[in-house]
Parts: sequence; C-alpha cells; structure tokens
Amino acid sequence: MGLTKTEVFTANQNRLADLAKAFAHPARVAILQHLAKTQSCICGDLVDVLPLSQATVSQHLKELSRIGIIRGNVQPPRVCYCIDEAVWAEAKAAFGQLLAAVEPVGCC
Amino acid sequence: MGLTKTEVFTANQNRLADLAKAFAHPARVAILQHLAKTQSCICGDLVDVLPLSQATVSQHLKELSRIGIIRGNVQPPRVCYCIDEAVWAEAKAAFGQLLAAVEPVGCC
DNA sequence: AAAATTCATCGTAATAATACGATTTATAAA
DNA sequence: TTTATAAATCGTATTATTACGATGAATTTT
Repeated sequence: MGLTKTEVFTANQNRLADLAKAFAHPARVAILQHLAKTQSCICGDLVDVLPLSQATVSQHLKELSRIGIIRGNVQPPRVCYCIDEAVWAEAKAAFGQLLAAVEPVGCC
Repeated sequence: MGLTKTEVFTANQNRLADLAKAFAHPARVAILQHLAKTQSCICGDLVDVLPLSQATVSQHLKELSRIGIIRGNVQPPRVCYCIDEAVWAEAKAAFGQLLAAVEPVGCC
C-alpha cells in the first residue's frame, strides 16, 4: 500500500536504487555537480547557487548524506560539504557494471 | 509546495534526474536487469519473476517506457519488452560523464 | 460465438518526497 | 553578555510514488 517492499529485493538492487536516488532529482544533480566542480564548499554557497530555500537545500543535503555520497565537515557556524570519494567510486562501479551488460538487440 | 521546480534547472539536469529515476527503485532495477539478461521477454515473465502484482509491474513498465529506456512490442494478447539501446547508451554516457569528473580531495 | 489469455487502466489507499516559513541550535564576533 | 551568522530541524501543505484488487480491451483459442 504505497510502501516499497525493500525486503523482497536483493541488497544489491536496494543499494543501487539508493545510489540512483542521489541523482534522481535535478536539485541533487546540481548540488553534486557543484561539489564536483568546486571540490568543496559551505552550505551557504549552495543556497546561493540553487534557486531553492535554505531549508530545502538542507533537506537535499541530508538525503545525500544519508546515501553517503557526500560528507559534511562542521566548522561552526558553517558546514563544509564535499563528495565522498569512496561512495562516488561505488556508484561509478555499480552503474558502470549495470550499464555495461547489454547486447544490441531488439524486441521479440 | 511539494512540486519539483523543473523549470529552474537545466534540461541536462532534468534529463539526468529522469534517467536516474529508471534505477531509483529496486523493482525497476530488477526489471532492467532481467531485460538485460534475457534480452527481451513478455510482461507476464516479469510478473512471474517479481514479487509484485501484475498491476504494479505494469505501472513500473509504464514509467520505464515514459523515460524511454525500454520499449514494448505489442503482439496481442502479449507485449514483449526490451531495453532501448539508444536511451541505454544515453544513460551510460550521461552517468559516465558525470561520475568521471571528480578529483580525490577532502573537505575544506 | 463463447471462453480463455494477456496486459493496461481505473479506483483507491497509504507512504514518500518536495518545498518553504519559522524556529532552534551552535558558535563567533562585538 | 548581547548580537550576528550559518545551518539544521520543525511544522505543515501539496504533490508524487507505490501498491493492489477489480475492471476493461484486444486477441487467440475452443
């Protein structure tokens, strides 16, 4: 009833879906692109760059942190964010592997 | 108010987010994996493989079709599904490009 | 023509995600 | 100590997603 049945899928499938969620919203794509370009920056810079409120950006940052693809370095009253190399590599490998495995064929 | 502001992001960011949505649910990952393995199969086979109802599977197939990453070949009363090579390649290129562009650095 | 098969769609219910103003928290600066 | 700054969290409203039973549509089989 509206709840994803994660328990009936493999750990691999669930993890892949989670990693994909990091890229499944244009705001998060924009955040990750900006972090990839600037290497690291404080939350406020992202709020300036994105056409979204501070609260909304913070929410997206939280989701990206949950997935693990970014990390926050607290330097009060600021927080510096950057891409987590390990998880980024994990995503690269996971998508690379999944997307590599298709032969050119048509339907039935 | 709960509506993604697609108009304020670039076409590229929106397309990437859409492509990511194809992989952002374990059921869709499972569907794509099965189609990649079997090359093509009818909807009923997917219903047998997945622990979801026929209606739910059909809904996921519709979403994947909307994104364009799969195609359906109608052979009444059956429909044969397969991966769309062009869009699959598009996803491969898009994710590859995005994921390639990161240097190993830490936070601030 | 009637029945069976296959899949899409409808209707509905419940959970998730998106967004933002307002508030809170934590620290630095005055 | 008071004030300013930066970011998280809360509360809330709205839309999207997920799921499934039931029904409908299209074609084949009997």
